[in-house]
Amino acid sequence: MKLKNSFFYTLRENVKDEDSDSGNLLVRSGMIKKSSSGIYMYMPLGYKVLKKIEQIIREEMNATGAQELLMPSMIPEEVYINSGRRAGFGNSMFSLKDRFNKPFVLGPTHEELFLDAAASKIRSYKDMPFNLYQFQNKFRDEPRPRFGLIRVREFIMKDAYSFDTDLDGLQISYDKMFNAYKKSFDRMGIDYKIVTADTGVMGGLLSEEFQAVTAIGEDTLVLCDHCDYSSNLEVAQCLTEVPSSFEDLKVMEKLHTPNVGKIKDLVDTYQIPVENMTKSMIYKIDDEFVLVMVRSDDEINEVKLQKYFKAQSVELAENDDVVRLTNAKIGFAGPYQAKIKVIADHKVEHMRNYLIGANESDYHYVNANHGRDFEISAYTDLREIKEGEICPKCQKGHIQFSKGIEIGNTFKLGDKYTKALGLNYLDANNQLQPVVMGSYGIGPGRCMAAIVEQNHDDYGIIWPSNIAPFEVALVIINTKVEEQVSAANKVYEELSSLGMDVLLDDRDERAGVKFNDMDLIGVPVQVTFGRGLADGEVEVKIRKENNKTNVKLENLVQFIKESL
RNA sequence: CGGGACGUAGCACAGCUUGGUAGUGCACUACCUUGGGGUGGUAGGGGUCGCGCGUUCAAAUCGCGUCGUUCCGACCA
Repeated sequence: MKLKNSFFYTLRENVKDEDSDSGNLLVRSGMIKKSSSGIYMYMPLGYKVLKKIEQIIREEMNATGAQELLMPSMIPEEVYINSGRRAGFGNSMFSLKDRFNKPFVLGPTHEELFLDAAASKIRSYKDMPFNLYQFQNKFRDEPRPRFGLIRVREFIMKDAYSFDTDLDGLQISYDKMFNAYKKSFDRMGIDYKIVTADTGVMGGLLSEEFQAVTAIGEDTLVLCDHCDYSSNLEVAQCLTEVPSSFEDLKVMEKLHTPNVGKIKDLVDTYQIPVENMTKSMIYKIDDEFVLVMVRSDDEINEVKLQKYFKAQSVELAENDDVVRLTNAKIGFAGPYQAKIKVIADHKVEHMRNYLIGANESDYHYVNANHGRDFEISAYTDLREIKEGEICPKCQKGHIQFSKGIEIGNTFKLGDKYTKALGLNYLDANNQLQPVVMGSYGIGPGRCMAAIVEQNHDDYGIIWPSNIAPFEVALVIINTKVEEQVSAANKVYEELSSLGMDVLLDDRDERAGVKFNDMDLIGVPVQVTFGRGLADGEVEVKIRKENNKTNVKLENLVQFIKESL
């Protein structure tokens, strides 16, 4: 592409309403433009990048034998009502009505439609396995879009769905996709981790996430410094350490703690170690109120709570409800004489003589003990793991945290959807069986953002050459010098004929402007046509190494090939 | 959904307290200048001050409402 007379622009000044490096650089380099909160235009340059990312994924999908198709974005609402997911998505689904008042939604994910498509083919076990995928726009009405392309309301997703007769088949299909994902992200040059995760509204048997490691990630990755354990914080299990000996029970005493409802204040004011305190939170789990106890320095993990109760919704009780259920101000809830079910984290089971809220404003009890002073109906793993803890897998290493952007996710769905929607096949014994599904997603836009997060400097983006909008930029220093113009054009024709993606900066701009623009948009190899031409030389700059080499014109093409 | 902030030219912002001709920088146009890391200059073009209602002789400025954006939290594949 020749820049003069092309649609190309960059912004010199910073944009204010981007809260991430990648969002900022992508906007400033003219790759994307915000249209509305969490809704972006892909401008020509950005669209080129997106297409290159898509093509990598497409090639890896096709290599597994998966077949590409395209689903509609607008879907009758009843499709999601029938699968039971309409309520689960709730307000995060965009909905609209047609002229006859029939309700439609904009698809947030497409299990239902793929299942419908698969039903056209599946009659017997001989019809499987197969795998279908698409690149298509998804719509999710996020409460809070942020970080440029990372959390948006309309985005392209590559979603794939596998159909098998049984779990063994699913395992094979899943592994194929899993490997294709690894290859795709490797080819994009992304630094990523694979973690086990919550299955969320997708449900099913297993979820694994591909997380690009960046400082602005929205997910916390739990990693072991000794073994290969890796998990999303939301599902990371905690090891329970059992003390070697137990203290004798002391007599429970009431402690006047006026206006001291917070753990930190209790520590400061009464010098009680955090290890000898519990905290009690009241949760509304579906329609039931439950008192949840953890040691005071632990945090309750709501995903674990939701799983334990197999609940649809888990939320902290409203202040009014807490006051009504405890007859006390916020901050004084406890298990003693509680009127609701009490459950506790494993760690609490091994505590003795600890502090609890008194269910009475401005009072706590010290030296409380379960079994004697009150009953706890169940102990389970409810807390969030912390950095430095012992790894739950190898039980040797220590836990470290890292931040990640979820760029891909694979689910073993099993028969959750096929049972609910009745997609069956006849097996070899002429018995009706539910089809076994997997679903697999990649966000190309998030990949683009993650690559920029991981590859940029003060001057701009540093694209890997297979992702860059252009592999090579040819910069004419002074367009009034015929020698520079003709030499650059000749090289442009030659590289183009070799199938390279070449940019010719033939604008009537100052050299500094062109250099800065090429750095900003991140062209990996930049060739300068300037005064060196008198000696038959041009200057080649490798963006990521930030060095410059003088190269004879006759060696230029070879030099570029070796640099990519 | 709760709390805070902001909305003035394509972008970033000042002006608002104390109401009275709408400004600055970048970008843009023309000419001159310069020509290897965002040249320097001269002259220009571009804004219903988010929208509505109100107060007032007079509203970007004060009040109410509304829409949008954004930050923190809640929620979230």
